[in-house]
Amino acid sequence: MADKLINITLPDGTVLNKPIGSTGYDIAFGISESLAKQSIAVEINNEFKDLSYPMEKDCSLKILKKDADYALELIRHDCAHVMAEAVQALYPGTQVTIGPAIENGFYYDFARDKPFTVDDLEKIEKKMHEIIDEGLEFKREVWNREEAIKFFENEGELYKAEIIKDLPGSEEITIYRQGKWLDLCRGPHLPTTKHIGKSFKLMKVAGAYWRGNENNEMLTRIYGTAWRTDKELRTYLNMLKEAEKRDHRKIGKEMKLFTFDEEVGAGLPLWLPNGSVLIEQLENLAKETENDAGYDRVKTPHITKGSLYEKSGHLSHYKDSMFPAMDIDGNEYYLKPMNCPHHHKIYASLPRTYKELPVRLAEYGTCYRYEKSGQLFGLMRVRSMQMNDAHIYCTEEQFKNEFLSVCNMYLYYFKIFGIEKYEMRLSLHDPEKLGEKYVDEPELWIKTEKLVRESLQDGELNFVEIPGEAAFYGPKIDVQVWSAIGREFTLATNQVDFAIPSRFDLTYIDKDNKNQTPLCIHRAPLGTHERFIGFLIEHFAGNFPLWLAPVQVVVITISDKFNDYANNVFKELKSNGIRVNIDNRSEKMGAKIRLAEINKIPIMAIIGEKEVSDNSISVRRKFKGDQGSLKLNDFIQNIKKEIDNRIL
RNA sequence: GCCAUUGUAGCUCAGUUGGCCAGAGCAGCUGAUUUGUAAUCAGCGGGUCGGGGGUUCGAAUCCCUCCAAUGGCUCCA
Repeated sequence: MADKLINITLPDGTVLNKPIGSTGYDIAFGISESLAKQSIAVEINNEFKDLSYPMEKDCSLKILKKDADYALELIRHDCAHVMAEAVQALYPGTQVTIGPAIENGFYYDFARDKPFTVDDLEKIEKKMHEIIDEGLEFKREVWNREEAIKFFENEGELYKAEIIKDLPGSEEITIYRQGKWLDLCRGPHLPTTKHIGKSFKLMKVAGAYWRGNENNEMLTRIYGTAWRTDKELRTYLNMLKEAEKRDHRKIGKEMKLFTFDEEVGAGLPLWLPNGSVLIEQLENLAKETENDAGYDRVKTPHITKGSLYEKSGHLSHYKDSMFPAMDIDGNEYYLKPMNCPHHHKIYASLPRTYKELPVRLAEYGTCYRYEKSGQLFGLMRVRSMQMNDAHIYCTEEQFKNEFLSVCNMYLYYFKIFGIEKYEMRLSLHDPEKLGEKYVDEPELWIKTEKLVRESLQDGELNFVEIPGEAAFYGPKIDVQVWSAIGREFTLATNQVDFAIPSRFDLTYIDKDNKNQTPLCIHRAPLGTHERFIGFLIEHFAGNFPLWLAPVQVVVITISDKFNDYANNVFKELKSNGIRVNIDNRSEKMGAKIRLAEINKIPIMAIIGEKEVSDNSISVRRKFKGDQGSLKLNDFIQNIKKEIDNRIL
């Protein structure tokens, strides 16, 4: 009896007429034996499947080899399975939960009374090698739902049983076997464990909540990285090493930018003189830019009565992130987590008319937020922060223009700092969480979200929309950036606050002498000093452009015979506002140059006999080396120009 | 906050199964040297081993607790 035939279309358009139930492997083998050997999986009708998946009807077929992008995902996912088998072999009684492929690797979450430690990793890795060497075939099976649940419950795999129970009824329950071990899994997988190769490494252990919910039990997670070849693995590990060198905490220490002190408290950075230079330069930039854009500067206090935060909604929506209240003369006072309420009070302190709108109030205010201890992270997550903050009060007609101007201000800054990789995210509210996570104003949400979207579209800015990420008081644009070592951060933020008008009775008098309510835009293009500087350190690897460099020039003497002239040069530079040091130690020039290079000082002004005789200096640039000599005056003019123009 | 790891001189790190007054390099100080584009030589000083408590004849080393940092989870500028 002849089998029924189906049509299988290959990527080049060839149509093969093959028996029903043919697999990718069969087709590959039909083409060539070596192709069959190299094949690892298939794409059937644009869906990834096992190489052994039987085709039941007409379809398109693409055979994947190890060089396919998807191969990495398979290697990583299979690695996770093998690791789970290894763990259960070595530590009986451990339950498996989930174990996906992730960027650069994979993880698997286990439930075990005693969490794993890094010491366990070596053993597990060794066992994994054994399993891979066995070349076990990954076999897919479709199971009956109820039986599957019963099976896993009997095995004591309660998490797996729970996963199946929560899968939608339409979903097929599939399990994959590798030798005697099996796991609930959607697949697909490589043909055998041998296909995984040995280019993987277990990296670290971590705690992780079951289903990512902090009310659930803590599981123990093992992370690994996996690649096609040892070379790829080495490259990746090397990249991690390089990243460590750029870490802002390391460079911050080396360059004496900031420090933390146990006795001061966690998350409370102390800015050293060098770091304070950075702050000052950023503030100058912001003040200049905001001045040109029509902002007024204001100053507000660090502590405030609780009643103000009740009015603003902070106590009902943001209290967990605030430091606890202090009792002062029977009143509750709080450290301010944001500047908004104060700015609103400044707006409300005077009668406003349509003629003076938009009112733009800017402040580099220090705010304090209670971040849980486990989430503090260098300068990137701190408890005291200085925000490049401002609030813009405008009419509805002015809104789009104002909103767009703020976005363009980000882009202006990004250009100055050479930030090329960023993403604008429009964060929207989640209608189901009105009244709890978000202020309960359904129409206002929809209206302002529309306004924001349209202004971005009008400005032809690229953005993505993210539901459920809005601030409690309104939609926002967050700008994500990636530091040079791949860390992702929300840097700039631009938010609409529509809860304000009703809560704070903010008004203005319109043309018809009627009271109107302004819209409020809350923006922080440079985020906080702490995060922004942390980002900049990694972005520049500490090699700041001249205008930002804590020390811009170091005067280096070749011998102390030239100290008098060098001192004059030093004074001259200093009186021109250049941040300059002098190295007149009784050391060899090479040693002084080396020190300057290590300290990442952009310019060295070297002085010897020749320079003294013709009133010049020999210029050396960090990295670039000897730049020849210049008359002192020309040197100063050149530097000043570079600084004033904030040349990168 | 939760899980794991870590905390020795200003910095980077050694310190074997608990056992002589705790070590090195760099930095610092002093002296010699007077130097032309990434390290001149010599001498010297510097540590309540994160804090507190305990076990022990004896603790940097073992236990408890607190503090801080790191990697994650959760959360976020």
